[in-house]
Amino acid sequence: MAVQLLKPTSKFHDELATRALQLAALGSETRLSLFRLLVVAGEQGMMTGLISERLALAGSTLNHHLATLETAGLIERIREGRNIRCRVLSTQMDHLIKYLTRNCCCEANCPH
Amino acid sequence: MAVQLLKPTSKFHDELATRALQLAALGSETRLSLFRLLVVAGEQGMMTGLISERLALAGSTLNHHLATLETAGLIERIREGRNIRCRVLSTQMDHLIKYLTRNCCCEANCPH
DNA sequence: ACTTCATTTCGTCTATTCTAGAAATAACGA
DNA sequence: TCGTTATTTCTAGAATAGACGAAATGAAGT
Repeated sequence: MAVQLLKPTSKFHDELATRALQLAALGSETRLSLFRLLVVAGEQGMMTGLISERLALAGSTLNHHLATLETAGLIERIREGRNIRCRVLSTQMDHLIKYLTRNCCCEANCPH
Repeated sequence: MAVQLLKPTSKFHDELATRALQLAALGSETRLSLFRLLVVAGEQGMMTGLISERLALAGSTLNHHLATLETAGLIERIREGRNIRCRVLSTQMDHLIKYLTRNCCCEANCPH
């Protein structure tokens, strides 16, 4: 599902749709906190159990938000035994920032 | 309303809430297209009538989306006679990009 | 004041999102 | 296999968002 959004079968890849999806994924206080938590966790990421504790969210609720971020291509989830490790896909975030800089930012007075 | 979000009366300004609101505002294909249209229009902005034509949206629908972007502090609307001129607030967009770069981006392998 | 034009507000409908309990699935150890 | 733990799916109710026609408001010309 997430893969199809990033590598669609259609002739023209609608980048705008992808970026809107990613921005929407980050556009919630809960998910933005969650994402930042994962950014701080860095390369080794974080187990969903721990995230659930930290953010005081029900497992099913957290799972829903993780799925949203994963569908947007911003994180990955890897099973390790009984646990799931969550990690940011920094490349995608980097692309998103580049997109905003190139397409949504002013010309003259910004330093990008 | 928008002003209160950017300059709140509370002691601590919750930047996360502001940024989530801005990301959500950009997190819709319609509004992202709209915003980019205004970015391209640059300093002189665009009249809502023209935007309405370009995006083929009903006036009331467009107004709703413009209000969302305005509340998020990303654009401003200035009345000029019977028309309204819309313009991006590039400083806010710049702050948003900076926020993402500082707080949501990786450490090592990204060039920010 | 009346008309016209542009935008905004209101009301309504539909669709999506958020939340979380309950049930199902997956992995591991005894 | 059985029990335990971790995560995901199912389900459903409440809240929010998106769309737009109709009515209301604001501005300008006659």
